[in-house]
Amino acid sequence: MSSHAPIGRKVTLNDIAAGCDVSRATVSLVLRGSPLVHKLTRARVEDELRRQGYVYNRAAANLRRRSSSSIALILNDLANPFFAEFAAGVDEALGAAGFVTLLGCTGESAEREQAVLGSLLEHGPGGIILSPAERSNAHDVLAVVGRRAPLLLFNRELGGTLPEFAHWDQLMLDNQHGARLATEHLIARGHRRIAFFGGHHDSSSCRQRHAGYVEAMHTARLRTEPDWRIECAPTRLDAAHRASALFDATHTPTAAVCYNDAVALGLMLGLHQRGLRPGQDFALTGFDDIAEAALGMPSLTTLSTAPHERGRQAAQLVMQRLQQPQAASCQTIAPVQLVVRESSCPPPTA
Amino acid sequence: MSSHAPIGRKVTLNDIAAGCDVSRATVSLVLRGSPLVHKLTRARVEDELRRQGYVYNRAAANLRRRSSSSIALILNDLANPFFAEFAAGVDEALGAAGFVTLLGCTGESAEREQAVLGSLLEHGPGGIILSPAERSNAHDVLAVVGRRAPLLLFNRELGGTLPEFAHWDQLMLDNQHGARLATEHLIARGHRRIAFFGGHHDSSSCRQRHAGYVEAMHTARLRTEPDWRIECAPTRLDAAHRASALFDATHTPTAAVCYNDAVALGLMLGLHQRGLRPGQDFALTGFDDIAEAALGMPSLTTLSTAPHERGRQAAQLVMQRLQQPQAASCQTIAPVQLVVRESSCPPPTA
DNA sequence: TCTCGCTTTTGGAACGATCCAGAACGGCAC
DNA sequence: GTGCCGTTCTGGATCGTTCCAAAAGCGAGA
Repeated sequence: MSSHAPIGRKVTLNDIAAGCDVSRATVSLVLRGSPLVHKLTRARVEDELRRQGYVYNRAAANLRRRSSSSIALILNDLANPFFAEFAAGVDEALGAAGFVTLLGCTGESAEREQAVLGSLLEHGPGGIILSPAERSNAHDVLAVVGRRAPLLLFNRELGGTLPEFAHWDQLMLDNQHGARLATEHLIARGHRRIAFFGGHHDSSSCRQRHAGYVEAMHTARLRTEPDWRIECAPTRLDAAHRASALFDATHTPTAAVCYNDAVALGLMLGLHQRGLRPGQDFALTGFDDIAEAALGMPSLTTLSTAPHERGRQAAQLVMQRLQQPQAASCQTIAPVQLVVRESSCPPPTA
Repeated sequence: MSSHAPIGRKVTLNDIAAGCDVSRATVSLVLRGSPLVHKLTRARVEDELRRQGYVYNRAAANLRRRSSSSIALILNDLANPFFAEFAAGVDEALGAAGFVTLLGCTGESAEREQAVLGSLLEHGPGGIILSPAERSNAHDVLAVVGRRAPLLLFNRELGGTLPEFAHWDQLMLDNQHGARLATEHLIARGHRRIAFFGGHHDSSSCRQRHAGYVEAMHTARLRTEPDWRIECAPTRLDAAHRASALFDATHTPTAAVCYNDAVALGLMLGLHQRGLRPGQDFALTGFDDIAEAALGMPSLTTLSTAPHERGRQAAQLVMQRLQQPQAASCQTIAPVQLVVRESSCPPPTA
């Protein structure tokens, strides 16, 4: 009753050819819409394809054509909405172009990244979109990827630059500029003691955002205390735990530029638990503009990165590279935009 | 300088065989760890594999073996953290077992679902995990999938049951029981006028949750007004917009059982905008226990579904089916657990 | 009828792996 | 030397497609 019938032998080109009395080659031409086949023949073949329920075997075709119809997407953290939306954008654009997305998650582990890269490469992707794990480095990635597929680096740079590095395309966010904008905004609001909260110094994007913060502070002739640089994992949970570190400083800050939205939302919670009202007693900004940012209480001032759109862009860049393997490698820096909301209040004393 | 060198011809079994003077067949045996090859031969071959930087071509192997090493994962909405975490769980378990995840997003469109299914099938996945779009129906899915791969239905049932339906495995959440628990909890807190907020009646999971709510209300001999059933898309944004509908009712409710966490968080925002404090002036519950639920202000009482774990489970179920294609189809209902937090306060008048 | 040129069709060799039947080898007993 | 056995290795066919060179079909003009 509920047992599965045996999966019947797959229908192949030969079956179709036999079914309507033409050669395998002709059926193949029909499938690919060649103008060489006669109208009537085409119609007969197409009927037969439908009748037998034929499904194209792309793997076999790719083998013969030495082509590929898939792109590997390797992410450090799918649970982060920023990457989830990015992935949705990648898949949308790839799917529209007839490519299929091979997914791989690394969970911020460089070892898993190696394993995942190796495994996905065996499936012969035409290209790779890689958002590297925090400790990932160029040498190891090069060792496993080599010249087997073009690579697009997203969001973070890799540690340990190599000569071959120039062969990889890059799609980065304008981290330094964005953090600078956020910091300038807080300064304009009247803050003088501003912390930089969250992220690890291992990550290039974090270093860049920190640099933007420092740049803005120095330009405004404001000091930056070592106490005002608080590291934590780029997750809500860890940020909430580390919130208290802000108030261990000798000069306690009145505002914080956060590494990203996840960290900022976590910090809000941490402040809340200390009896402080974010957006009233303490100002903060995020980075990424994930969906929750607009809906938080208070809503979060942040830098919009349009992750879905970045995903589509990444897909475009990889497909472009497939068409022109010899073109010079490109380094794209996506602009970010300051979105002012409630969390970036003036300091309470002002 | 920064131009790409031509991607060299791929290293194949033949190259390795020639390189260490054995036959192609022997190299193949080495790759698969066969005990038939002599220890010394094995060592020589393995050296050569490393020396030439060989990468296994799984597509070619699968073609000959008529096997598959991939599973298709088709989701209605990756931007929802519930599904993103589910996807991470699926990928984790599949990756550990040597499978690769073929990703496809449908964006709640049944047409896209058809297209995505068709496209992914051409890559010959060994199985399919499908979280259907809202309007998806069994007939259309059967027409494109047929017997070409075993299918696991996740989270939602399909409209329009068919005789062949029994061939598909299912992994569902215990929606009715969960919603009942949430409703009973609110009743125990002292609420009498409770609404059911969000979701569409098209979705089987929504109907089940609503049924659980009705069950609890009737068991407690409480009335349910038609005004207290407010539909909206299962997203934060739409829920926020529809919040006011709660107060159009003749008897305004003091609490709401929400379709899921996204809706509940959106409703919180909507309440906030009306000057009501969720968790103080109005009680609500969610469903899913996504990461934000614990961190909200107030934190959200909800039903824990452990999406990451559900993902791993889904992967296990599909792989199990691959090993035993003939076994009876299984319908798994994953338990859910009530997590009481701040949002489910007693009614203000109590 | 024969040849030319154009359209349409075709057989067989790839692609890179696996499978299978049997070969080569060495040792050991007769 | 011969037969037998177990271990180790191998050539060729095969999976489902594409490519290519060449064949077949067909009017028209000589």
